[in-house]
Amino acid sequence: MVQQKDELGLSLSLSFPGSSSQQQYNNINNNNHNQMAHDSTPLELNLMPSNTTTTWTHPASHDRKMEACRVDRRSFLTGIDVNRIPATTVDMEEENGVSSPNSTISSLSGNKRSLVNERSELANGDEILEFSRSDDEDGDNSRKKLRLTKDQSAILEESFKEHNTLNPKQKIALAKRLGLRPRQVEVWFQNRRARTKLKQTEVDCEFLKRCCQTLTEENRKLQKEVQELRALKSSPQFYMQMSPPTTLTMCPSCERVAGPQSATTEPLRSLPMNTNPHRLPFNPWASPHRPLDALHPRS
DNA sequence: CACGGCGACGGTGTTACTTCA
DNA sequence: CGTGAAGTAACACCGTCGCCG
Repeated sequence: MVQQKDELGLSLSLSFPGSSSQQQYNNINNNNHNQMAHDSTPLELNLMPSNTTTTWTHPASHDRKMEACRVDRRSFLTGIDVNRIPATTVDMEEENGVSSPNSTISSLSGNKRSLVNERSELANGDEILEFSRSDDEDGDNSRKKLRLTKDQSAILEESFKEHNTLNPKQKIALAKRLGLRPRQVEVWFQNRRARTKLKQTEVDCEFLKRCCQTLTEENRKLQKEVQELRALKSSPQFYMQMSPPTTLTMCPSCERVAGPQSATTEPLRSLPMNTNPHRLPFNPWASPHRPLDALHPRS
């Protein structure tokens, strides 16, 4: 469901051994409570197509079934302090198993869409209930800054570790436990996901930088080696006296490079060339199993 | 005063469902 | 009655605002 902008369908994946490359924020929405890549398990990038993500059983259908019921109940929602949890309304939501950012209940200062809905729907009740940003907020500042307590943050973190998205019931239960509005819990989770992702991106970036450096260094060494070998080859007396040859060879079976500097291949030197399978110069086109043959069937 | 952290919001995309011609 | 288009609701993510330590 979540089609975010990882968007070309792929994101890079660089996993260290032992890490689960599938366990990332691209599949955070699974209802089986996949745990997000935490800060303690860095350097994971996902290669999974991002559009394959699924959310927990989409509550939308269930929500909508409850919608009619909820609309009627909205006539009760007057005079609610935005920064104080309306216990009765939470109970109502809990009863329905419903919460949404756009509902009147969970988003008193919600977005435009919800505001439009609220205005139109609330007018259907016994009394006209109009919410607007200036109406439902008690005055001075449009954005009251509420600092969560340490306990609240700890509980939220704990919950986030368990599952980084919440279904409506979980959200309401958590909100009730924390004494917050469901919308606040929801926003906290949204922000937490965003920050986790940002942090992960930074870690990934750092890792890629290091990879790049390593590869550059490796490349430099190989270039140097090639230069040396070329120089050696162009020098006739060295070339003729070479025994064994100093060119790199690769065993076609194990694909290990046998080079003169390689400690792992050092014992091979003592073997006569014709009896040492590792001395065979690797020629993929001479292989009896040329993989590309299958692509070019002979007529 | 500047700055970073973070709660909150608006915009937008996607999906599922409903309504209607 | 079946079907496709349009409308609606819910949710997620992203970028940003702005309060506060």
